[in-house]
Amino acid sequence: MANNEELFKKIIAHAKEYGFIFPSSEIYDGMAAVYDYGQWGVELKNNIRSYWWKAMTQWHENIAGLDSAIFMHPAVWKASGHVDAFNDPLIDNKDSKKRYRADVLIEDHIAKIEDKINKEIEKASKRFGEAFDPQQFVSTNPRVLEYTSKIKDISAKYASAMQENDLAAIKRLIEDLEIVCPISGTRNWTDVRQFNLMFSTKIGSVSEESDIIYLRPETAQGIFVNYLNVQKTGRMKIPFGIAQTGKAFRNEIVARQFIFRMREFEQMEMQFFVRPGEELEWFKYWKEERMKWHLSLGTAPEKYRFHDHEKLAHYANAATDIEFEFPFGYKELEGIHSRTDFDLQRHQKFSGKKLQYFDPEINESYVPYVIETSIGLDRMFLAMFSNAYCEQTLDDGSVRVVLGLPRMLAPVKAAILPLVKKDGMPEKAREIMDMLKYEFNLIYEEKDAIGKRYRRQDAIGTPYCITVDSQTLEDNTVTVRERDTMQQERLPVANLEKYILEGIKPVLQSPSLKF
RNA sequence: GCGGAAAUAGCUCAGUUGGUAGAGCGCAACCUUGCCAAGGUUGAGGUCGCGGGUCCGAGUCCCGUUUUCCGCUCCA
Repeated sequence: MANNEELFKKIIAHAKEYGFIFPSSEIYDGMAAVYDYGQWGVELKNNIRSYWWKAMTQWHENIAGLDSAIFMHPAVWKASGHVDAFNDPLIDNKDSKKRYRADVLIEDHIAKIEDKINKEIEKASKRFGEAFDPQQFVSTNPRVLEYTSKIKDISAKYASAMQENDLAAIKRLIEDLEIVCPISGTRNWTDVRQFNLMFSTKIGSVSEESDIIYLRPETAQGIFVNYLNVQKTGRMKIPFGIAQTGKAFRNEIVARQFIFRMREFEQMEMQFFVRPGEELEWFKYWKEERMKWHLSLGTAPEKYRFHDHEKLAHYANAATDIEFEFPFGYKELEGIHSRTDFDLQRHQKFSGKKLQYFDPEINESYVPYVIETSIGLDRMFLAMFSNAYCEQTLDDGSVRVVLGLPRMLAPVKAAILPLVKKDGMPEKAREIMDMLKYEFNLIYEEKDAIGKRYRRQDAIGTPYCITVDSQTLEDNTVTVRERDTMQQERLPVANLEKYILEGIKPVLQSPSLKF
């Protein structure tokens, strides 16, 4: 683990040193959990976004794109549940100075009582043997009945307090239940306070007349509120999807691990609208489809795993994460959720507008069910970047740092290097550059020894180095040096474009991949 | 948000009992060389994270603060 921490620090240092990621507003001491993408970072990020976008919209005829605004009508967030559910009631223990989520404290307390019931059942089961009927036991045993009614009582009070947003009632409940802080063991609690994870601002320049609006905490709602616009104008038939990439904002209490959890981040989301009852099939389909996309980049399959949710959010009837092995362990990279018709039903209710789809195949109107695939662009960046970072010991014992990015994602596809800065080589190199620069992002470099220039390209992950030497001037061939193998081969200049195009294609992992 | 640690040149770091800041690498220009981080010459770059305090004098001691990392917590 200590090694991984070291590695992660090196990766972060490398990201800054080579112009991938800078702390935001660095000259003013930076801002916690906000980062800027530098000259190579923005290229890598764009390439990831573009590959995702192509895989979704260009390679699937039934998925349309969308770019909805960050600002949305405040009612959207009431309908989505974010205004209420995104509020975490927090409480501090004054002695241990630990902060807890008040609702979690209460839920844990309920869980403890449930444990007691289970223990009673276990004891009884041992005592009665095979004749034991757990259902009858639970409904007759006085001790269990007492526990059950206690849970009911707590749950009811808790639910009503949450419903009415009554923070004082939540605190009273915690005090009444004699919940103690696990650290200090005391019941010396502060008041319960609300911590809204949505950023808010005001629209309208006259503050007294202005309305509070939120910066979107997810891009999905922009898709939901537009789904009929896209369906009707695009004459889409269910099943169909809408894809969108864009910034989202969450005022996290603690944001850490470099760009893994930021306050401002970019999502790549696709909402897939299906016939009710067919959602679990499509859930399964997208689960596999999304994993194929990841594997098509050529990253080792063991770096990825599924993590199925057992505890489901209120809107979901199935959910899984695609986790990636980051330097700090397996963490969520992408979420795939079967969101049911929760969001559309809520918007239908709050807006008063019908959000139904008429399905000509079955002659029925219904509110579609939704499968969501949601991936963090910044997390994908971190996954690719950290996975690519490699300190390779060469045969002569020297070490080179090479960024083994999937070639198609590399910020720069090729460097054009005149072997020496004379004899017409720079001019020839410029000529090749002009020929290829419309197709590929290139670097021209003539300074320093050729070996040093190769290493500099390794460090930013450039897959090909094209070197112009004296032979080039004679027969119009160049040497092409590949990043990972360091092997060189000689190619006619006319073949370069085709060669590079071939080299940067995605790695197809399965013939069933529809790309 | 709480606790711990750290912050000196672009990077990695040194800096003595408190006495006005240094190295290596990198960067820029030029010379020489020419296929895997070559050599030489010259040069740019620091109010030592920021703000107070102690002191004749603070990179060094004290307090606060910001940022980063680690642990806890959080991640609908």
